[in-house]
Amino acid sequence: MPELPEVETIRIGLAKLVPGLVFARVDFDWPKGFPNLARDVSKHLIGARVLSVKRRGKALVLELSSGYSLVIHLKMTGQLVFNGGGERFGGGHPNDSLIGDLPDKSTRVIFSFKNGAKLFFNDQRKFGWVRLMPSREVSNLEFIKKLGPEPLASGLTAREFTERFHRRPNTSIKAALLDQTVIAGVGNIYADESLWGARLHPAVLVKNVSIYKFEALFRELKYVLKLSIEKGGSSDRNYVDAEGKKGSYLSFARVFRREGQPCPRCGTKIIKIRVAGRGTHICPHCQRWPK
DNA sequence: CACTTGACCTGTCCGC
DNA sequence: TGCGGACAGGTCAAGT
Repeated sequence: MPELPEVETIRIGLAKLVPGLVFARVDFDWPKGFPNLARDVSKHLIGARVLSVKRRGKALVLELSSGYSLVIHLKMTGQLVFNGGGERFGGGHPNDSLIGDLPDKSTRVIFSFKNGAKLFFNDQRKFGWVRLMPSREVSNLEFIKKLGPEPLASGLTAREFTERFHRRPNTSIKAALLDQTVIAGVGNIYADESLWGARLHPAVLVKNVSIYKFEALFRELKYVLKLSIEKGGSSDRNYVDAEGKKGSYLSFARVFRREGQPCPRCGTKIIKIRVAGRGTHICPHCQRWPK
């Protein structure tokens, strides 16, 4: 689901809405996704104030005044939707929102604040999770420690970007792009979009990708991620932002979910293949197998 | 070790 | 209309 631009869009929305709010209660019905929530809620969550909302890769971190943090991963179908109190979602335009009244049958956790506002964690497929843990231990989480650099970090150079990929020389460039320990935050949509931008076939092995292609890939990846954040992310079916609104990146997508349509560069019909176990969209003319 | 595949879940869509 | 199978934005554990 949500990849870097979608999680970042949610983070920006929540950062405007929740800092300063105090937790009053938490309701959840699916212990498997929230292993330690029940045990620690009364001591470290109730009565705590939200200090900040941060993102690392595809994970969100809400830092609390209790010294604890909520770490949240939305996986494929997770949503975090805020309701300031009483009003319907969608800003008066029902078609802007995929969400009707909450809670609904995909609601897994309801965070209620002292002022009456609520934050709903919805997740149709139940892959997502929420953890409550001491803030200073967040950076020691195994998956956080292993995460690659943020692709949009100002200090990241094309050279460092390229070197990260060479940790996986014998895998396909697409599998490496999707590997969160190589570069953080890239998922299926922006992998396909950036590979098209760089005219790279997704199944080419990392060791056979030239330094010039890596430079192009780095540039194109940053371009699609920034553009998507500007557009509020991509909404296929489930994704909505903190206010329940869809993002519009997919109407700008060049190949993703566009099989059968003409390549915007050369007009060749876009095809869908399978690479790294994932549905993969390419222009067979622009993204030819290298000789 | 490096890499790929299946499993985790629910819902939807497509072909018969 | 019903039913089976494939597939969906992610990530692990298990398999080769």
